[in-house]
Amino acid sequence: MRPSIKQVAHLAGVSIATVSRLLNKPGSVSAETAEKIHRSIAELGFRPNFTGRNLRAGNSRTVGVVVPTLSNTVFAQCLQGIELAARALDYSVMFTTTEYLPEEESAAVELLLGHRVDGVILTVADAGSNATLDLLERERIPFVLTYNQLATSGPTTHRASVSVDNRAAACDAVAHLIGLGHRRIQMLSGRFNASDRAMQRYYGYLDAMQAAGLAPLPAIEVERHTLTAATDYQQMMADPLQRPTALFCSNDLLALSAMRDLRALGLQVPGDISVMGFDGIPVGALMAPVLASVVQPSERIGDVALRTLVEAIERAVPAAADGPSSQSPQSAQPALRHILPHVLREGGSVAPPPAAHSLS
Amino acid sequence: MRPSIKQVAHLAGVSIATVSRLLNKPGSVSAETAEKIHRSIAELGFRPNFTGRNLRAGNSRTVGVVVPTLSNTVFAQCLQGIELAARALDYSVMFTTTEYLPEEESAAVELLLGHRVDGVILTVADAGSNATLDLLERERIPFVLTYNQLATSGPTTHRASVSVDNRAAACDAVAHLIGLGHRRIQMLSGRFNASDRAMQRYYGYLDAMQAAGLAPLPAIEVERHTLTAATDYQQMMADPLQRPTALFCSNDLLALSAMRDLRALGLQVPGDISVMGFDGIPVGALMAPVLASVVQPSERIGDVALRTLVEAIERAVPAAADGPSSQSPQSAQPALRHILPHVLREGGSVAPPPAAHSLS
DNA sequence: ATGAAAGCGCTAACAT
DNA sequence: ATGTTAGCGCTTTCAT
Repeated sequence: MRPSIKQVAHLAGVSIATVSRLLNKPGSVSAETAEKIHRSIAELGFRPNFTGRNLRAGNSRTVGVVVPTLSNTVFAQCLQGIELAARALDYSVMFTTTEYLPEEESAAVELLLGHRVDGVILTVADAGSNATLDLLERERIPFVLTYNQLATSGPTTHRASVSVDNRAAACDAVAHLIGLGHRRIQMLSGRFNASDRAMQRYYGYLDAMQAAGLAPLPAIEVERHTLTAATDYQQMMADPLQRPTALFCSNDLLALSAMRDLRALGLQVPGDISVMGFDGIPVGALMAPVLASVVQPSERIGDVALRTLVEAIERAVPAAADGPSSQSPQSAQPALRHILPHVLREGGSVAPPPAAHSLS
Repeated sequence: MRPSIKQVAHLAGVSIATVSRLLNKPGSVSAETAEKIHRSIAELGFRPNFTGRNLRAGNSRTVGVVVPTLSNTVFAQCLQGIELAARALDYSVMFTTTEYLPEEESAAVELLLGHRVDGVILTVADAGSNATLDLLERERIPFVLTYNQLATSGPTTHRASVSVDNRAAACDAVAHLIGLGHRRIQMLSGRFNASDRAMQRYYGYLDAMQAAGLAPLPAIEVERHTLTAATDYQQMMADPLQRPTALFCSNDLLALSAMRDLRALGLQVPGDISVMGFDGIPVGALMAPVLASVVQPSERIGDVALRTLVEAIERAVPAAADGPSSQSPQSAQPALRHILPHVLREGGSVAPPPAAHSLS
C-alpha cells in the first residue's frame, strides 16, 4: 500500500491530526513541526488520498459529464471547455458517452452517482420528459444541461441549461437563405427522437418560411452520416423540378455529408444548390467553399455549464465560515436558462439560387 | 446523507455484512433474506457508494486519461474508443487535458493519482525522456501511451504504447508523392518539442527522400493553426521557383490550414501544389477535394490502449480465486509495443506536379 | 447462512 | 499548537 497520512505522522513524530491540519490550513501548525512533516512527506513520497477525504467529506470535487458521442466535434469542444473550467476551479471530470441511446442515459448517470460526483453536466435526447433528469432532481444532485434548451415555461423552469436559442438561430439561417432569393428550401435533420435540438431547429425553419409566406416542407430525417439510405432524399435530388434550391441541415456533419452526396450526383454547391449547416465546427471554415453555418460557441457552452454547475454545488453545501449574519440561507437562484449568442457564418456553400429558379 | 448499507441493513433487519454479501456474491445469502434486502434497497433508493468500496478495496475501477487537447478530432476519437472499451469492461474514465504543455503533464497525473485511478492512458509531448512517465513507473501505476511510439530498444522497452508506425507511415506517404513525380517536397510540421510523433514523421520523410535520391528540405515548424505567422513559409510559397510541388503535413488540421492559406495566395490544390496530411480525420474524406492522408485508427488506438491497460492492472492485482495450481504468478509480459496498421488514403488534394515541374 | 468487529485514509470536534 | 478519538461506507476475516 502507498504511504498514508499515518506513516507520515509516525516518521515526523507527530499525530495524524497535525499532518491533516498542515495539509488543510497550514497556518495552524508551528513552523518547525511543518518543516519536519514536509520532510517526511517528501521522503515517503506521500500523496493525499482523495478517496479517504471524499468519504469523510461527503463530496468528491468531481463532476460527471454525459454526452452522446465524441465523434461529433461539437461535443468534444464542449467537453474541452468543461475540462478547462473544471481544472481552473479545482474540480475533476469523469465522463461517459451514450451513443445517442436514451436508455444509456440512465445507466451513465447511475454509474456517476455511484462514484458520488458532486454534480452532472449532460446532453440528453429529449430534455422535455426525461426520467434521468427526474432521478437527478429527486436525488437532489445538481445538474446542468448542455445543448438541450429548456422551455421558457412549464414544470421544469427551475432546471439549468446552456445552449443557443436553437429556434431563433435556425430561423436566422433560413431567413438568410430566403433573403438570397431561395423559395424552395428543404430541411435535412438528424432523428428528432435522438435530438430535441433538431426539432427546435425545425420549428425555426417553419418560422422563417411562414414569415416569408413560403410553403414549408416536411423535414427529412436521416440517420447520422448516411444520407444515401434516405430514399425520399435521393428521389427529391434526382428530379431537377422537385429539387430544392437550398438545403438547411440540422448539423454540420450532416451538411458535409449532404454536399459529398450532391457532388456524387453531379450537382454543384452552391451553383445548383446551396447548403447551410448548423454548429459551426471549426473545419467548416477551412474548406472551400466555406460551409455556411450557425456557429454555436461550444467551448463556451462547456465553460458556462461547468461554472453554473459548480455554483449550484457550492450553494447546496453552503461554505462553512459564512458568519452568523449571512444574508439569506436560501439565496435567490441565479439565472438558470443560459442562452448564449449564436453567429451566422456566411460561406461559399450558400449563394443565390440558379437563374432558372429565381425567375419563377 | 444518502442511504447507506447501514440503513438498508436496519430496515431489512439484518446485519450490514449480509447486505454487503448480497451485493457482492448473491449466492451466499438465503432466498428469503435476499428478498427482504432487495425490498429495503428499492424502498430506500439505495445505491452502493464506490468511495467506501474503493477505500476498502484499494482500487477504484477507474482509469485516468491525459491528452493534449480535444480540439483535435484525433484525440477525441481516441478518448471515444477508450470510453467505449472502459464501459464494456466496467471501468470508469477520468480525464484531463494538457494543452500540449509538458509541464501540465505531471500536474494532470498527480491529480489522477490523488484520485487513486488504477492506471493511466496518456499522450505526452516526448515519451523518450519524460519525468511523468518515470514517476508513474516509480509508483508502479500501470500506464499505456497512445500515439507516442516507444523506441524498439533502449531503457524503456518494457513500457506499453499503442500507435501506428509513424516513421514508416510518413515514409509511405512521401513515397506516394514521389511516385507521382514530385521532386521538391516540403514538410510542414507541428512543433517537434510538443510532439515526438512529428519528429518521427519527419524521419519518415527523410527516409523516403533519401531512398529516392532526392534532396530533403528542413521541416518548417509552425504553431498549430497559424501558418500565416511562419514567414519562411510565406516566402517560400510566394516564389514560384522556390515553391515546392507538394506539401507533406504532420497532421490533418495543419494540412487543412495550409490549403486555406494556399488558396488565399491564389494557388490551386492540387493544380499548383499537392497537399498530403497525416491522421485521416473523418471530415477529410467529406471535402472536395478529398484530403489525401495517412489514416490512423484513432478509435481503435483508444480501444487497444484501454484493454492493454486493464490487462496490466488486473495482472498486478492477481484475481482472487485463481486456484493453487495457477500457472505462473509472474506470467510472461504480453506484447507491449502495439503498432496498429495505417492506411494511405488517396485523395484529390494530391496529383502529379504541374507540367513545368515534372519536366525539370 | 449470518453477525460482530476491524480497518481502509482522512477530517473535525473535543480535549489538553 | 498538538493529540485523541469517532466515524464517513464498505468488505472481510473470524465466530457462531
